[in-house]
Amino acid sequence: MTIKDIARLSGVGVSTVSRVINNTGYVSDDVRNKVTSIVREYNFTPNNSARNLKGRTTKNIALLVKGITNPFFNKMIRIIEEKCALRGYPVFIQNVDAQANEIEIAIQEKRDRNLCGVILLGGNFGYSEEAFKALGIPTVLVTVSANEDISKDLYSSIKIDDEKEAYDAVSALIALGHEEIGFIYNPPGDQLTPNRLRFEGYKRALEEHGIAFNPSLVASYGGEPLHSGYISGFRAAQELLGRNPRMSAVFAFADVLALGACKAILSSGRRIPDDISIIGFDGIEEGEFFTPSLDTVYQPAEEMALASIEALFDMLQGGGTRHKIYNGVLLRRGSTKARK
Amino acid sequence: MTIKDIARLSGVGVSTVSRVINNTGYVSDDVRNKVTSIVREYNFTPNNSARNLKGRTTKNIALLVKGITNPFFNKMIRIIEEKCALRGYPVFIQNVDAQANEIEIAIQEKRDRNLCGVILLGGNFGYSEEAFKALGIPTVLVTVSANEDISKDLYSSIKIDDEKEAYDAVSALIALGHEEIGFIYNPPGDQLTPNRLRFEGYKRALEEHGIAFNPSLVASYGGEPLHSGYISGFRAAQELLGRNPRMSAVFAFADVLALGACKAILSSGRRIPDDISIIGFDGIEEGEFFTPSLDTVYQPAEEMALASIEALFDMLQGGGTRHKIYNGVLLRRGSTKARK
DNA sequence: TTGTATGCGTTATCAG
DNA sequence: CTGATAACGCATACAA
Repeated sequence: MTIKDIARLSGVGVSTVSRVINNTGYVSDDVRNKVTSIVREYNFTPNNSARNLKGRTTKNIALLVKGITNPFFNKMIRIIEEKCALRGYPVFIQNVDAQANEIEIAIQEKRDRNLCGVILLGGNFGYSEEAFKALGIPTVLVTVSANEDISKDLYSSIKIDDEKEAYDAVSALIALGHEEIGFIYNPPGDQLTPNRLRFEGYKRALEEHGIAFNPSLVASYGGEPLHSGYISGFRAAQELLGRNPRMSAVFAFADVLALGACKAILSSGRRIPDDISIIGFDGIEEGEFFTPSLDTVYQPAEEMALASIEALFDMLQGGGTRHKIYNGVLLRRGSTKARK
Repeated sequence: MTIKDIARLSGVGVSTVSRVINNTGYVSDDVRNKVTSIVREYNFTPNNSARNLKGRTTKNIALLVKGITNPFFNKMIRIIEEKCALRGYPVFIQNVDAQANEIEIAIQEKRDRNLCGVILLGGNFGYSEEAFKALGIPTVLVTVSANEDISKDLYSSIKIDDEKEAYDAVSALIALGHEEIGFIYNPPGDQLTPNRLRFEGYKRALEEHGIAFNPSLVASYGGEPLHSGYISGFRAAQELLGRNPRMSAVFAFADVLALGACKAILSSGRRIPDDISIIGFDGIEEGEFFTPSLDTVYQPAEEMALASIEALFDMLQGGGTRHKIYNGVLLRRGSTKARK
């Protein structure tokens, strides 16, 4: 079924059908009704490939999520989708996996779907000016940003200060008297990620409080690709516990890791927070429902999601870029305690 | 940048460029090298809209997920993506929201991306023959199926028997002496979903064991659209507890609801399983890490994901459809107990 | 081995 | 108001 068939069936020209479908230009009511009924009868929908080929402007927004199964992105995805839909902009949510280059995918998607804008959820700090220029449509980075040497006019960004928040969290543990503080994180890649920044914050906190950095207190686990954060955290915590009998606190790069770690700690017969204090990062909903509820560096996900939409629509209307850094909140819910 | 520009820049014809890019037909090494270097220099990628318009066959698979933020789908998504990629088939993961018609989205995607196959994760049992025929490419339904009156040759399906599994779970609670058994589920829509089938199973179990169905023991909570299952379960459980002081057990349609319910139960001062027994459904990873670990009807998600891929590739190679019904496993992990 | 010409389904331009 | 017709970027049949 093509527009040509519809034209033949309705006894009009193709351009008339096009006009009816797109509600553009003058069409007599008679003709309009006839065409509309044929379109409905045959359940015709225009071929987007052909449409996009013509380069018409759309209201299509792509939401590219680096690891769509990450629970932290959960609520943000829902909010972004809902709010964009409300404004009449369909959003194409798509996963981009760990190794993939999200900007390249965005460029591809822009062509495939004739996007008007892109929101990147997660990723790294390594985007280049050329990449943004090649993309060439309003782009919002969420939870990450680009390096300082990249022009701020090329993109908007919404994030927290990962290094500082991690620093604060670890400092809080130190203030409770902890010194042997484990760190659980994802296996480091070659890119600058929030992962790495939080690690920097961990190290700076130790350093500034006169505690020597001890590599055996750091663990990551990502051997098997299909592993979730829960199991990775579980395994990493087991390693840490085995290697460091005097460890009294753990800071995890993400809540899912922390929750997995909790299970390992509890399974080993230790208590939380009496024997081991633990702080996670992100503030995912699950952390509240676990027992004990998890202390965590809460990222204001709802606000960040809303801000990213605002930023995008601003840019869409010709406004400038914006770069907002939110404050995290250290939620104390019962998984930390002063050292015995 | 188009194939024409590349042709001009390399001093060859467009078809030669096309041949180089697609590795098809004979091209001299000289020319190939020249074209390749130009392509790389200008970072050229072919326009997929144009490609698809030509109707060439692809290896594109769409994975349409009904509610991509549902944790139960988490592992299945990861597996399907990984295994397809391994076989050289890129998979486009896309969310389809509650109200949307997944088959129509699939049809649209098929055209936009020239899909060779589709996997539908979640959804309902209401697909029509016409829909499958209009889609016209190998289609696998996971966790749902189509009505009995639809030809089984039009699609493959991988699922469990929701009604039976729910029946078994509730029967297990009854065997433990429970009679006032609450049921927590999602607000019912107008479609036949696993949700509804599990409700049927709940009712049948009561009936066959001589327990009268009591509507006040049923609760759903879905008022605010952005709510996650956790909070919905939490609120629903609060309602149930308020209305039914003698309720001694709860069966939840999904683990996320069950985990939210657990929090409500524990917060009210009741103990699990001593005061209230609870069974969830799905067997998501989180349930294992909560305290207490959640009893649940485990769906063999990995096997089902693998089976769906097998089914799809079979169909892709001209094989027939297959319809597999897996058995759930009632995992007993400590959230149920005989009634006091 | 390579280039030219055609058509995929739409939209836009233009002449009726 | 309406209908030809020319693009859009690419792949392919065909000619060279």
